[in-house]
Amino acid sequence: MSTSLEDVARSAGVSPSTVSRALRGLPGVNEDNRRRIAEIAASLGYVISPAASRLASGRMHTIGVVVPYVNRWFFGQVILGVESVLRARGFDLLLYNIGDNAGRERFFVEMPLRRRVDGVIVLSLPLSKSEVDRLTELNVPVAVVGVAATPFACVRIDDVSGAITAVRHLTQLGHRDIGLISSGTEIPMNFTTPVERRNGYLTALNEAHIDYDASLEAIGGFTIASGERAMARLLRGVRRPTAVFAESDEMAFGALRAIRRAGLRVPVDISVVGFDNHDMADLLDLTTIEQPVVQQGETVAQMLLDLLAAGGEPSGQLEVLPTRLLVRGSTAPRAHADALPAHYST
Amino acid sequence: MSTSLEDVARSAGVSPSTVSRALRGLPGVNEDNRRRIAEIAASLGYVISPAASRLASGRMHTIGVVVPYVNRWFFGQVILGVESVLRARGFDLLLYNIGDNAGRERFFVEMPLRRRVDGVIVLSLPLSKSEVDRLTELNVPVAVVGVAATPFACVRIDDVSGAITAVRHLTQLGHRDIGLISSGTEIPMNFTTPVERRNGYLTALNEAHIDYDASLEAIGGFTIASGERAMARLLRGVRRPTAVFAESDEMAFGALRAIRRAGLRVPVDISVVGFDNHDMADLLDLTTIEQPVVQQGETVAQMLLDLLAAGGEPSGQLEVLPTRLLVRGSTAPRAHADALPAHYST
DNA sequence: TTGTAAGCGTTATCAG
DNA sequence: CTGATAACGCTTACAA
Repeated sequence: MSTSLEDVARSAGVSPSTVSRALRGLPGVNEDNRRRIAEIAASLGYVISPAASRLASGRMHTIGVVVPYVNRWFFGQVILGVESVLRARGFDLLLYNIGDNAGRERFFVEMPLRRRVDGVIVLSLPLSKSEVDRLTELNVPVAVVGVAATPFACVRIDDVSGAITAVRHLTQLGHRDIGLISSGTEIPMNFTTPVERRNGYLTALNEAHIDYDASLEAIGGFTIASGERAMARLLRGVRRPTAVFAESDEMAFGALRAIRRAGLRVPVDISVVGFDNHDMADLLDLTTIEQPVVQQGETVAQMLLDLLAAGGEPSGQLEVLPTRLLVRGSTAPRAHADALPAHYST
Repeated sequence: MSTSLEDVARSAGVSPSTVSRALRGLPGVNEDNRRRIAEIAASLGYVISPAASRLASGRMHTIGVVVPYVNRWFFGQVILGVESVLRARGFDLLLYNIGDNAGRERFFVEMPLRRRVDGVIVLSLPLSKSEVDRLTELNVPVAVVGVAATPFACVRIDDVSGAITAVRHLTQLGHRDIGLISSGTEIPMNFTTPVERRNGYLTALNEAHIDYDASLEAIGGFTIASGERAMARLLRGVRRPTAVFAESDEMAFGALRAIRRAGLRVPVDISVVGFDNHDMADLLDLTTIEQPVVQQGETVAQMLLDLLAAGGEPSGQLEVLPTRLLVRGSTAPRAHADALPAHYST
């Protein structure tokens, strides 16, 4: 088999405990000895056995990362941030993809993280009371991204103010018929993001003394396709908006297409604002609210590790990261009606 | 602390080994006993200690997944596939994001997977000889996605024939000035994907008796921005292509934008074909070569697990998944010159 | 079919 | 500063 602590100890003429201390950088080891031991360990190609170390110490040096969909842009970005911090601090990253509701239920029933992680990071999963309980039962610190109202440490953005900024941008351009592509029942309850972005929309309307008109709201589901359908619905409505705020860039992308398919032009006929600053937003020239996604991953990992170092007190710590308006070509001052376009292609 | 095997054994009035066997479904356990033990274990809330199990058995029940960039579309998809298979079979997924060359070097020097995984999956990392050696030294089965010429099990697509199909589509539409947005030096050597897609381009040209013209090739780096720059270069060139094949959808997206910015229209003035069928390809109405990405993840995980079950013989097994042409709105028959567009917007 | 006992390779406590 | 020694909680011959 491979070389063990004991092999190194024998080779160095010291006891295993000294080697253990030396290699882990614990205090109380003669510096010369430490160097020598390190050298011998290296020359012997010694690698610690994580399993043994974990069993003996009770620390797993592993963080579980629970995500709804690894394959969506937002989560990929966050994971990138999380991974870099974890790796730098020598922690392993155990990935759990939840997927649909069935997968989610299975996850919370089986709780596969039990006894294998020192901490958990949950991404954008609106947690029910019982899910919070299940996580709490793990008896390890938990930190979440983008989920409010849990007892856990949390990093997020201010969705309300982001949405206000987005819609205010439209009102300042003179728009008064402002559609909303929101995300309703398709998304599980307790996910505050859509609620807050919608509240921001309402607040900004109110600010500009514009009455809310339910016929200007269409519900999507945070996907391109649903955004397209929602926009199509708005275009068929009695009152056609001159501007639209989509609660996510992906829905905005769909909206852009629906608008184009209807033979209308952006921003001449309709202005569109998204939210997120998705990788593709720049390409599609979409005005949007930028949020720091990778950084949210870094921050949440940092918070969790700090919590761990501090002994893992429950801590409902909250860190709110800034957003900012990115004006691109999809928004323009409100045009005075008329002048319909002739041709519009990709 | 938490309840252990021994607690369960005591409670059931049997020995720890019987409990172990019963819970793991090993043969040679009285079925009544097994049921009873399972019940007691459940009622006691017993959860196995992975650390102890791993230490004792030497099996980690964990697969390391090494990826260049978790946050890119392709990798997110593959990971999704890998995760589902691993999870279903009860394996843990340890994620390693490599990132740039510095990260890559660090990874192969430190080899953080040593002693903690039963197998490794490597995604689209062109492996140098010494990197192959490092992985081999791990003494666990390795399987790769999209990397040819390694001793490892491999799942991939036929990039050559995919590219031939793409370019043939253009020649059949009557195009003869066909640009290539390839990916050259920015990508590390030994990554066969770009080479093979380029070969497919050359083959299809040859088939149609079209001479290769270096001035019609522009080099990008698999990103949107690089694709845009490459296309801009082609448009400035002496011989303007009437069609372009981009080696990836992301570069094609950039190309679409460059074309639009130049005041030209797709497909009227220039046809564009991509490769991958990226999530956004549909939105952008891009004709492309579809490849089964999630399925490559599922397949590679399956292969690795099978290998593991079979005892982990080296196996240079190869599985090639099919691609297919998806014709959308970005390609059209070659127009007879003239007729330049006036206005073109988002 | 079941039990006994020897590891697995560390960490941690306690003396020295 | 260093060394015994007892856990840690399971797996796995081997015996019964």
